[in-house]
Amino acid sequence: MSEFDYQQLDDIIHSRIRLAIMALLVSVESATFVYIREKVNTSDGNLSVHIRKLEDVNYVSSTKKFIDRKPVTTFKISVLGQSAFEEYVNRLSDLINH
Amino acid sequence: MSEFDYQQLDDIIHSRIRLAIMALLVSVESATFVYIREKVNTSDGNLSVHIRKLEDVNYVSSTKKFIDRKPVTTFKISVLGQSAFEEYVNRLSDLINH
DNA sequence: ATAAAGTACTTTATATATTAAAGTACAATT
DNA sequence: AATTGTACTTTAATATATAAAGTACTTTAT
Repeated sequence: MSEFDYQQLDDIIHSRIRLAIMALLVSVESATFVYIREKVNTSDGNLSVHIRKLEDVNYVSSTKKFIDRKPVTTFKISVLGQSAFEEYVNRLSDLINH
Repeated sequence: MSEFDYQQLDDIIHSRIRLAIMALLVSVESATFVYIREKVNTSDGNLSVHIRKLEDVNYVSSTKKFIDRKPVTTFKISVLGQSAFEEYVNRLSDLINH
């Protein structure tokens, strides 16, 4: 197994936007859709599509409720997501520092 | 400018395969097509397409010659490529370690 | 009360990128 | 001379990312 094998990097995480979402989510208890959208500086559509992918593989979970009569979706990284992120960072580090 | 802004990451470099190519090339004086193909564990077609993109933006240069009557293409990271890579790594580090 | 503007998303369409397959131009081997 | 192999490049298929449009409201202004 070569030290420069790009396939070692989890390609669900390795997308600029999803990487930013994951980096944000590992650093907080939970975050709302709007908060994430602002922090990663993207559009509603992009965030919706990409965070869905993270949910599909169970790296992230969501809960929906109403606050002040308005819909609020809150996201949280899962245990699986945390370890996938750690593994990703380790592989990235291997690649860059060879 | 938010600390989780994914657009800070150079998207020419941020592709698993191109990142691996760049990481390899910053660590050597130069490398042949075949050597890179083996180290990053990819197909000829993939390597050809992706390294061309790195050449197109002048992150990498190539020289072609014949060795033992066979074509050999050698690649080398440019000064621009080196600084783009460093900048990429710094932004990545900002994102991950926030 | 109604219309216009705003919020919090989701869905769909379009553009772009990645990967796989096929092709070119040889050299070496059988 | 035909087959196999090497070193790529090009084209085509597939997947991904982004932008645009849509839904279901709520709030504010008229």
